[in-house]
Amino acid sequence: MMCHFKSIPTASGVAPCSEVACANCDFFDVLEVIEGNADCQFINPMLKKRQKISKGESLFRIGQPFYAAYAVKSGTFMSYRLLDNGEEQVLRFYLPGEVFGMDAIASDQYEYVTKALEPGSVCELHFGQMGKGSDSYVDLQSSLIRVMGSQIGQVQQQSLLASRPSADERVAAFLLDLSSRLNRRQIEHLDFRMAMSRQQIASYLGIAIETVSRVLKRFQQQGLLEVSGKRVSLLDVDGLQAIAHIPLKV
Amino acid sequence: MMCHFKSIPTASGVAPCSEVACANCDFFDVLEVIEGNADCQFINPMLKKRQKISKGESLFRIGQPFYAAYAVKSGTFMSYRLLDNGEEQVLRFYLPGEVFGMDAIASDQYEYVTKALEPGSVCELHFGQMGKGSDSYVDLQSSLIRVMGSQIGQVQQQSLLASRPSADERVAAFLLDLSSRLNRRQIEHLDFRMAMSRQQIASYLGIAIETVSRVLKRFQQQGLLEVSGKRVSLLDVDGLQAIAHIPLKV
DNA sequence: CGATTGATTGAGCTTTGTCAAAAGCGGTGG
DNA sequence: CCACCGCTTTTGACAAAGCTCAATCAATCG
Repeated sequence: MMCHFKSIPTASGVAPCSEVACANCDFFDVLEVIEGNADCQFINPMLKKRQKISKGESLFRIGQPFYAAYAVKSGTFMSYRLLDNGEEQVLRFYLPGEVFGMDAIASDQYEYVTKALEPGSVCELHFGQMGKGSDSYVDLQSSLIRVMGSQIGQVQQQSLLASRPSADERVAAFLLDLSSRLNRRQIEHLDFRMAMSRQQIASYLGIAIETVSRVLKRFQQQGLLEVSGKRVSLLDVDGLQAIAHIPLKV
Repeated sequence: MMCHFKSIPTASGVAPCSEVACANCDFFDVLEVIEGNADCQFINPMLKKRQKISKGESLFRIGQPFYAAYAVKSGTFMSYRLLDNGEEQVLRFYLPGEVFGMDAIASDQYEYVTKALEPGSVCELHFGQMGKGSDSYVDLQSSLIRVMGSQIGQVQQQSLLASRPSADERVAAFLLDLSSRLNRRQIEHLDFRMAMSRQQIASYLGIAIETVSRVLKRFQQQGLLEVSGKRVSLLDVDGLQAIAHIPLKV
């Protein structure tokens, strides 16, 4: 399962927001059912592909009735909730190939805001237009069930990060988690750009923003990684794993 | 939102592990589809109801092929993973009415051990025997999709706990979360027994076991609650909410 | 090119973790 | 029924980690 990805020249840097191939997206099985085959060209009214989203734009508001789930095609997204003091508490980050909005199926309305941290695009899976009569409806549902099962696993995996006791463990686990998720989508995963701000990382991990800075700096001094602004290069994955105590399937 | 609870004499205490009514279980919609109506008597081979589980027993092992999901009927369960040093890192607790094992659908094998913290019982929803031909198969799938959507929301909600920065916030949020989940199932939620040990709470929240003790004691001194061993009475829910910064839908 | 925002760095202080000991609790067997 | 043992929980003292505040530095954007 090594990464056989031939990267864009690293000097100039990886593209600001890499795009995931349909075959590596969590919606791929759904796509196949809809299209009846495995290529990415036919566009069904139920699946609106590659909608451009500008930075800061949100896909839906809290309380809005559920009508679609989304897969990230490119860019990074973040779900959050507003605290009384106006602070945005980060819930999750979504990378290319990952799906959000599914939790609104049960309550029939969106529970959290999800916004783009950088310019990007999404594919919208529209639930209202699913023809119950159609032959493939059962297959469609089956594939949705699998997508949702995978969702549950992903959220659980992520919730492990914040429950680690020390800041070192959290930051290391956070970086490895990002890396592992990029790798799963065949995107360069050892040298990448973190679209989220230090503030957002801090909120997500439940530590102070200054601690994020300090830990990253210390990791760099220890030769575990190189960091410059939002750009990170992981140099010693084993070393980071030893700190994180979380064996991520890279 | 003051405590309007007329308690059962606290001396003898609430029953050690309350049982949830079928109508308040996350599997209720599934049950209705299977039975074709809303009463709890008919037993379908697909749904094995009320299997007794003894303390410490686990329902499946890691890597075992997926074949069923479970709803807690009574008792408390816990999923965890083993760290290199033998420590059990707690992932989630499951209370009556809650479902686990669904995440194994995507990977076709169980990813985490789930064991009983006290004597209890579960209802097993067997996936292999779902008759694809049957008329109600589409309805069954639809209800499963809703269950899974709800699952995603629940995991997300819980992952909020551990990402809070201070121990006070985590413990307060933890207690309110338990209370809110019991309340949702129509189980006494202001005076209840926590089946998990301090060690397990500490692991779940990512803090030291001694800190759990100290915070609980301080909360008691502040009149927020009364705690005696595994038994808790929440006296000032508003006060706890102010500390937790998490508005739980009680 | 300033102005504004975000990130880093430093110093002091609070919180929390660690270690060790005491107390409580539950079960066992005399 | 009581005494004992092992385990969990609590408590205390100390050290370490992380938070807060404040200042500096960097980057972004009119």
